Amino acid sequence: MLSFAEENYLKTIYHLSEGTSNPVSTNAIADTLNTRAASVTDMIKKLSNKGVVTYQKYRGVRVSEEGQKAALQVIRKHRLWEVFLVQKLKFNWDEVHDVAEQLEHIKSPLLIRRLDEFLGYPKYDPHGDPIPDESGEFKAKPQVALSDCKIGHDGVVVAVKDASAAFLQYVDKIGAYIGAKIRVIDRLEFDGSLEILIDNKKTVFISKEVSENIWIEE
Amino acid sequence: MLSFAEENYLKTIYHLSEGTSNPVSTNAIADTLNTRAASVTDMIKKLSNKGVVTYQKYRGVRVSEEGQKAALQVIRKHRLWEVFLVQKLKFNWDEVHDVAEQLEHIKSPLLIRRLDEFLGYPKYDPHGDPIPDESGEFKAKPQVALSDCKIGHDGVVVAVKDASAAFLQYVDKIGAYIGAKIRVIDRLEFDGSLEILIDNKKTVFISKEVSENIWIEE
DNA sequence: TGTGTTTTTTAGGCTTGTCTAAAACACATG
DNA sequence: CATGTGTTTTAGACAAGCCTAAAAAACACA
Repeated sequence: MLSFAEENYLKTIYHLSEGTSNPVSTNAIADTLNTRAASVTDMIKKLSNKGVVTYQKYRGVRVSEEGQKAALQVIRKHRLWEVFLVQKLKFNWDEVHDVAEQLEHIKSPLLIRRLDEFLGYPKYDPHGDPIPDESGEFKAKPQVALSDCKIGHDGVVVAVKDASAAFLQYVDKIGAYIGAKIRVIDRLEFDGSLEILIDNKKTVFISKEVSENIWIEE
Repeated sequence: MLSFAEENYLKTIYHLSEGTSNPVSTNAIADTLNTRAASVTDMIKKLSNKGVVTYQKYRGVRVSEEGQKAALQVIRKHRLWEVFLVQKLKFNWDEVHDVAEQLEHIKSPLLIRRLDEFLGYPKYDPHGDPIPDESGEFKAKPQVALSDCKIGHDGVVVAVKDASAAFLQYVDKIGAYIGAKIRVIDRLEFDGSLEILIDNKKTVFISKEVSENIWIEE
């Protein structure tokens, strides 16, 4: 059984591993969790003893098979609670993260099974991220960042990667929420910013950074 | 801001204070929480420094005005979550306690306000206990234990005081759940046990102890 | 009212999760 | 391939929350 803190570290290591085959560095974990490298080293030893990560001194850390399972269950709980908060309790999608961060650590398999059922077995959370099932299986929607689209390309927003309240409020304000139709009108080469048309109604300019965090279906 | 452990101690002290004007003893708290007297003394000092209890060495502890407010908010959360678990997630009432024990510590005023709204502002939890409002106000249903009823007295079950799963399953089995109609048929003087008629259908014998934990409307 | 019993507190220790400062290591670069 | 820079680990400390064992206070009752 993992503690709250252990679950948080494991989840973070899992997320930092996504998309690379490289081990995760101590500093990267410390930055993400706002702790210090020394604390991370301590915790990695504990997680390693419990078999959920593999670790070589000075060489970074990888999530083990078993650790992956555990991490996906935490992520499953987090995303199910986010669906609950938005769909049932009418939270704005920028308000859910901190609360889900707490709720994800509640220990009760029955609770999660019943919550899943109550919500109608959702496949995606309010940010468009896939919800793993009880055995850890999930399928991401095929998707591409606006920053990687050619000019003229269009599609429907399926995911928003930055979960900070400030970013989500901005996305909401320009109307680029999940389900919105977006066409890439133009790209400024010198800073990578984009001009986009939203829902065939209005065009806005977004920075390169923003365009890297809004994903449309492929 | 109180920690999980501090909230648990405070809630326990509050419950042990109900119905008496005497201070609560260290041992009583230790017994309830399955900790040792020494741990209780440590914690009482912390709570006292935070101003939520008043304390004299060797003389027991009382919940302060401010502590009462805090305790009632924890109780409010606990009971709202119980309603959610039973009404929305179809938990049996003997399954809710442990989970609610965890959920009651989630910190988010918005969450509780929205949950309350979502549930339709319930006044009582599944065990018949009143749910305090945001300012700590609540009204218990006028009620009396079966053990204090005269022979021939009848009424509807409004509360069940023992929250252990075993007891609740027993109550369920004999059909004496909340809302059931009960008439006291006879009392055996030598052990205080009762013969009762449930929902005008069947009579059962219950021990004195059981009769002290089933309450009907007055 | 003195004395034995029970309750409570103190003293000291352990684990978890955090920190700072210093030492050890890795790695890029000249 | 030596060295300097940045990263990671170790060493040692601290707070929270728990424990056991022993000392102190309260209480019960002869």
